Amino acid sequence: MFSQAEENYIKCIYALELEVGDEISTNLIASKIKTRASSVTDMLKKLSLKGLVVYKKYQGVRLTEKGKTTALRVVRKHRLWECFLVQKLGFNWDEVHEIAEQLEHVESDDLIDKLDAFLRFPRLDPHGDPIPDKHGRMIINQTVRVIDMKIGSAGVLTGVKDSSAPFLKYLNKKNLALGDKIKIIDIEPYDQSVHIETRTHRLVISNSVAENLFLKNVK
Amino acid sequence: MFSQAEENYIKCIYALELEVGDEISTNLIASKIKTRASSVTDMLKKLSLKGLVVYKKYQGVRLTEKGKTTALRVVRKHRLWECFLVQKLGFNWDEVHEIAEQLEHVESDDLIDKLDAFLRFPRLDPHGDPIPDKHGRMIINQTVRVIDMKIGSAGVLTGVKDSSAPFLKYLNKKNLALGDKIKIIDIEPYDQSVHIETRTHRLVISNSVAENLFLKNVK
DNA sequence: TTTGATTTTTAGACAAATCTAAAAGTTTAT
DNA sequence: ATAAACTTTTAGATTTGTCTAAAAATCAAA
Repeated sequence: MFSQAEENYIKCIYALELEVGDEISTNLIASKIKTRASSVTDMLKKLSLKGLVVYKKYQGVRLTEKGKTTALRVVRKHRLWECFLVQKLGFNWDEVHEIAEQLEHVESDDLIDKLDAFLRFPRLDPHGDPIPDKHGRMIINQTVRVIDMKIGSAGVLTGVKDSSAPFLKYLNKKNLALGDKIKIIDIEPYDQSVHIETRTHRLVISNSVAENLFLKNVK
Repeated sequence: MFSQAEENYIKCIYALELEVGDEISTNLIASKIKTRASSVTDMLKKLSLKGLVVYKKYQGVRLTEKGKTTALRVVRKHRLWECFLVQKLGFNWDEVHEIAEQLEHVESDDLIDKLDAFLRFPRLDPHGDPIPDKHGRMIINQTVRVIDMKIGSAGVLTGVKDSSAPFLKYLNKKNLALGDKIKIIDIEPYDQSVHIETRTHRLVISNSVAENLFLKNVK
């Protein structure tokens, strides 16, 4: 149906729309996909012709409904494969991204629905991101970033914004994992670093780390 | 390491070497891969430069050791994925080829070794073909074609030469599956069709079908 | 053994996806 | 409001893998 390159652009635009909201600029896509702005322009024209995006010269792009559906299908495949890799094959959560990037382009609706069933229809992937179902529906993440929490409040670590291997390895090293209960002890006024406490230990995380951690409130 | 196109050519040459033995001609590859002879020539030059084949103009090709190793890696991936699709996801053996053709190009040694372990190191794929291990070693199939059996002898159906969906669907319809014990009742002198008997029923199969079925002798 | 048929290779073109360099458009700052 | 800085697009080139058409090599058969 669509080439791998096309799927990667669609997925990228989808992620950027969630992140920054409005119309997405050529340069933003270029930097995310690690390519040149001119290559992006070429591709946007093609995607526009195929009805996946609305593109106006110098104005940026936006996904059409068709584009969104396509993006959700790729995201669904990516996240289901990540579940498979972690739950069934025993990979760590910081090792699966690259492989899922390849697996997500395998074309077969039957395959993906059977994989979904095999995994018992998971709702979240190993990084806490929601998995779209057959119809593109997924649960809304009722989470708060650590930097938005009040001192003294607590929550369960349910997701990360940055799923890059280095960040996940950092969390492993600091003994932080999804599902851990975390209490906000203090926020350093000088650099906004955050003192947190888990069931087993206390530690200080920098503001940039705190920005990447999502907690679900516990009563 | 190698492109999908390159891997497909290498796999194709490997299969043809097993089938016809000596040097493989341009046209043979072209017909198997459904492309033009000129495209094959172009690719053979490239594979030769990369040291995967020995190619002499107008003389055909042959895999080098490096080529064989590469072919075995792709074959290993293909057959392991077929096992996964049938054993874990519940596909029928006639539905898995196309999907495995895509999955076999996913690049990750770690992935394939973990998949191997997850499947408990299978030796044969769902069509009875041997799966190369990590080091490229596989069991030799001690099997005989049905057309080479004597009248009155019996064996267990362990493999098929033709794994195309139509042939496998034919076997399903006739209630023949790998593992079935089959006795050769008679061979029709006129058209070499074969009368066979299974535990549950008797039937007649044409010579071309008998040519595609491998039996392992039972004592 | 020469002619005719077939196979294989070459030459040149094309589509996809990328790049560099330059032109065009937009934004910012004085 | 206009120059400088930046972003985006265009134009043209490159790589990979394919194609067609024609040329070259090999094979086959009288």
